[in-house]
Amino acid sequence: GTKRSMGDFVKIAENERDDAVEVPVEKNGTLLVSNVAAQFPGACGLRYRPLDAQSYRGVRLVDGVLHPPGDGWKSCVFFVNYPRGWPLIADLRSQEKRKLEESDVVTATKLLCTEPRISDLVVLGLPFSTNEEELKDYFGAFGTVVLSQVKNDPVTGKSKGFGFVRFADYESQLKALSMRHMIGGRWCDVKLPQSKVAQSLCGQDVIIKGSSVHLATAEPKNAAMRRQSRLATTQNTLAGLGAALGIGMNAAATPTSAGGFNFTPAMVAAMTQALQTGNWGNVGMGGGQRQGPEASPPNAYGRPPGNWRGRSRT
DNA sequence: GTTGAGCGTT
Repeated sequence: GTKRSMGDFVKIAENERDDAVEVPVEKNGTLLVSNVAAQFPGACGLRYRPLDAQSYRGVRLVDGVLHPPGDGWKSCVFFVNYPRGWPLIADLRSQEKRKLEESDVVTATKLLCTEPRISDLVVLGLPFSTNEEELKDYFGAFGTVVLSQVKNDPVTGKSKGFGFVRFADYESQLKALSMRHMIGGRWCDVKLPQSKVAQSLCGQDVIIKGSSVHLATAEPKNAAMRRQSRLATTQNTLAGLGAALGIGMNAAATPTSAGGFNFTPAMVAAMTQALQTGNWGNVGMGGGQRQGPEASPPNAYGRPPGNWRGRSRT
């Protein structure tokens, strides 16, 4: 018969109380998130409780592949991790199956891009005399600053008058984004970096309609591709969303794959515009058919107001 | 002020 090892399955449970489900392991000993998501729709990772540790420990996840801990998969039962924003995603999953439409792509894009997420913030208009310590001190009034950068001219070493900050928590970020700032006698603007809108979606494992998808930029094979990296990022993001939505319309157990889905030109246009501008106000609702009750409420997306939580829908 | 709209060597 077929030769099999003891590492063929991993015991996975929703939580400490529920029964475990055995999920198959790949031949190389890894575990695909898509296989976990087939049994636990929405799963984005695993954690476990090592014998020698008081806390949970996360399972290493690289490009949608879960790597076994040192003791192997048989050492204990693993527990499912779900992403932030899962309630909203669950809303999508509960929708009736129907033909994929432009509005689905737009909804998924909004879902990904508007999920509360800590990001570097660009600070424009800094006095040329402001250094990184002063920048950190100023924004420390809004919360813990974990990154402070002032960009300098590589030749002269002088400040270029802008920089970046990053907060430890999202609430501080919202506060800083909600106002203008007087720093060193100049009014400065704090914004989400536009240049990294599309990139911020990449390198993440996201769940759409019950399927796990890793959004990644293909490794540039030559200089020409490197110059086109921004376009490649957009196209790979589109491919990732397409795979997710396509699988969502068929069967949750289908292995995640980037192929086999075709966007309409309208979908590509909507996604591209959304990723480039970060402005959702006019995306997707112009020429497309308006959907019914599953369409998003006006306030759920777009630029979040200060008290927005992203989970307050009932 | 060599300088005031913008977007990051890591």
